[in-house]
Amino acid sequence: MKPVTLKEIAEQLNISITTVSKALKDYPDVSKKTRKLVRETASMLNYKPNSFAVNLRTKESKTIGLIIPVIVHHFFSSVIKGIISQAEKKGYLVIILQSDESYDLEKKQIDLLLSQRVDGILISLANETAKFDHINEVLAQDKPLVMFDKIAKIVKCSKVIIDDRKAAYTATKHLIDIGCKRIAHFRGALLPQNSIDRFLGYKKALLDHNLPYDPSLVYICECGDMSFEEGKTNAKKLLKDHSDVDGIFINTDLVAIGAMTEFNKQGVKIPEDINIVGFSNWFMSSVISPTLTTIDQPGYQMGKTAFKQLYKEIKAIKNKKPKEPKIITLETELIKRESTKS
Amino acid sequence: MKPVTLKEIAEQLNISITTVSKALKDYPDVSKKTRKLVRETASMLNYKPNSFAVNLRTKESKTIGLIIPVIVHHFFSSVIKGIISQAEKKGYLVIILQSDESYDLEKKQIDLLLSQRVDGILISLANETAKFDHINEVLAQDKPLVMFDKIAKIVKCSKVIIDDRKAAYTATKHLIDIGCKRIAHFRGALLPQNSIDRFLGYKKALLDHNLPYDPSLVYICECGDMSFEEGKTNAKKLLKDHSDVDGIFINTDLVAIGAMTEFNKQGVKIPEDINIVGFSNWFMSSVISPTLTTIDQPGYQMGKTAFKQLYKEIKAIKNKKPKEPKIITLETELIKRESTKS
DNA sequence: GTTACTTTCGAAAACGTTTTCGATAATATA
DNA sequence: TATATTATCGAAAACGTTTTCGAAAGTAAC
Repeated sequence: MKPVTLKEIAEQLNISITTVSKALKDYPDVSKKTRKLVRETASMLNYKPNSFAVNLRTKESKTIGLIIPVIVHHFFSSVIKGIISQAEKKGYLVIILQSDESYDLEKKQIDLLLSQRVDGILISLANETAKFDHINEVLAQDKPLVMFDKIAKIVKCSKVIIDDRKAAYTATKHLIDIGCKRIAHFRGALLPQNSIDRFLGYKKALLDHNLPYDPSLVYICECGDMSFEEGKTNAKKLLKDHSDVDGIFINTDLVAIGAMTEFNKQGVKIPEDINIVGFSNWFMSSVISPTLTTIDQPGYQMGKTAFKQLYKEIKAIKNKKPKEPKIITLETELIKRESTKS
Repeated sequence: MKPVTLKEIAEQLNISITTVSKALKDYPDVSKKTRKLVRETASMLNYKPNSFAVNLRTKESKTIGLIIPVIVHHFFSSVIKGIISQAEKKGYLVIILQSDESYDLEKKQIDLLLSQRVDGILISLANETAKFDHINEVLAQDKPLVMFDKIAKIVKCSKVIIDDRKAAYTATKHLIDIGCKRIAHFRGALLPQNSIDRFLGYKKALLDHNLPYDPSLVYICECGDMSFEEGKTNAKKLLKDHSDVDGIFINTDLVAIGAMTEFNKQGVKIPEDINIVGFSNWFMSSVISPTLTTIDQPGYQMGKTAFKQLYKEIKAIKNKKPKEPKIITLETELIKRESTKS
């Protein structure tokens, strides 16, 4: 009942373990005849190399780690899918950990992955994360790491992102182009870079087009589990305090849908009374009524790209070449739908 | 720049590797003094045990494999979260693979996990899967495996499921209780056990309450990426062919929401003209208008439970105890909302 | 002072693979 | 026939840990 080893194949054929190992790896210094023989008995005995031993010898595990703030989330689960599918193509397995937006957990998990000796790490930072010692420790060990989506500009490593500022600018400009004069913004939490960038893009679009920037029109929401509710409550507040608003750029589709629900309820017409642009192009956004104008954020592609970059760095390290941090910006697209006037 | 090993700690302190190893594992046969000393220098040198070597020695990797049909899916991503969080508590890491509902891929992935020598496997079967040799191979190797959600009754292994038949019965009975006389069913694909069971529960509820079972009222949808669209098209067909239907039990919330969209569009009132019960309690179901009556399917808890069972079996195997297949049925709950009359 | 027991340590084997290097046998070259 | 070359193999070390078993030293008992 014990797993088959090289030794058993060797004994069966009365040759040495060395030769068996070499035969299975197509070394040129073993004759075609024995190579064939070894192959056959190996598959006959259903031999599977002991990965623990292989790992120990080769010092690599063909495994990478992935730390992600939340899993139950359309965008992030798309990223996961992208990563896994690409990793599988290259023969890598993916260990997934969820930081739950907690810095402490994230730190522990980095530690866990390091002691597990994964070949590389992919990470999207927790909202809470403001110190980066744990990330820098990884980099100091020359272990490949690439960040995606929730990144830190300070850290010198490869990143896969979208141009949040530009995308937000485009979204806001769209509202301006269709004639909105008083544009609000529902932004994300304060720390994450992308939530900051989206805010800055919004602000710049206003100023570039001679519209005043009014801080009281910016509402904050955490964009966590309560996104939908946050959309509703912020919409309620907005209607009470600023009934003159005619457009909103909202950090996330789910928040936007929450807001739209509230507007519907209060009889505020979309897009006649108020225009709405969301962010991320959640699959429900093309499905609700009215359909939601939004920025398409390519999660699956981001996952694929992040893994590809990590793979390059793994190869580079293996060949003792210096890995140079690369920042890859993915294209986003404004998708015009019914929630904004045409 | 090389990682610290036991050897280096030993040399630093002029003691043997053995003693260092024992000290770190609190063996009683090393004096408190040296134990403390070893600990201190270990943490000073930032020693991390080489997991490859540990795995090789102990023959376990503290890693499990998870094969799942789709990742980008609210229910399944909830399960993943449940598994990961529970696994983390017990010091296990989770490798995730996506079968994409393909039998061939699933088979390959089982093979991959076996050759990776994970300590156990969690799996939710692909829709396509109708042969179970790959699963039986795992069981034959005495490797712990537990199925969840999409299971096969034939296979003798532990399973975590809900009572789909009972849940469907409850859902259908609810429609009967509120006075529906002509009840349709949008079922899932033909192979999966849970889609079969839900259909059977629907049928039994009808017959138990003296309503005729009419096969032409049963519509099939794959419940894949196109769920929402399937809901719409099936609703369209239904309205054309059976305008007398006054209730539908729909396999999945997303399909139900698609159907509701179509009904709304055609001016069919919910619940006045037609009552709808969904399945799985997707978070959007409490949020759309009208809110959707549905069966709550506890994904997170299912993930947790599945891991716990797997953990038990891992321990059992380790202690050479026979593992006996256990079938755990989780409770579901009918959640009454606005899409059915009260 | 001898015996028995306890405390503390280390040598060595084992886990299963990969790879270097040298040895032998077979073949080609002169 | 003697020498150089090639083809084929295997011994052995190494990867870093865990664990068994025996040895040495110290303490207690008589």
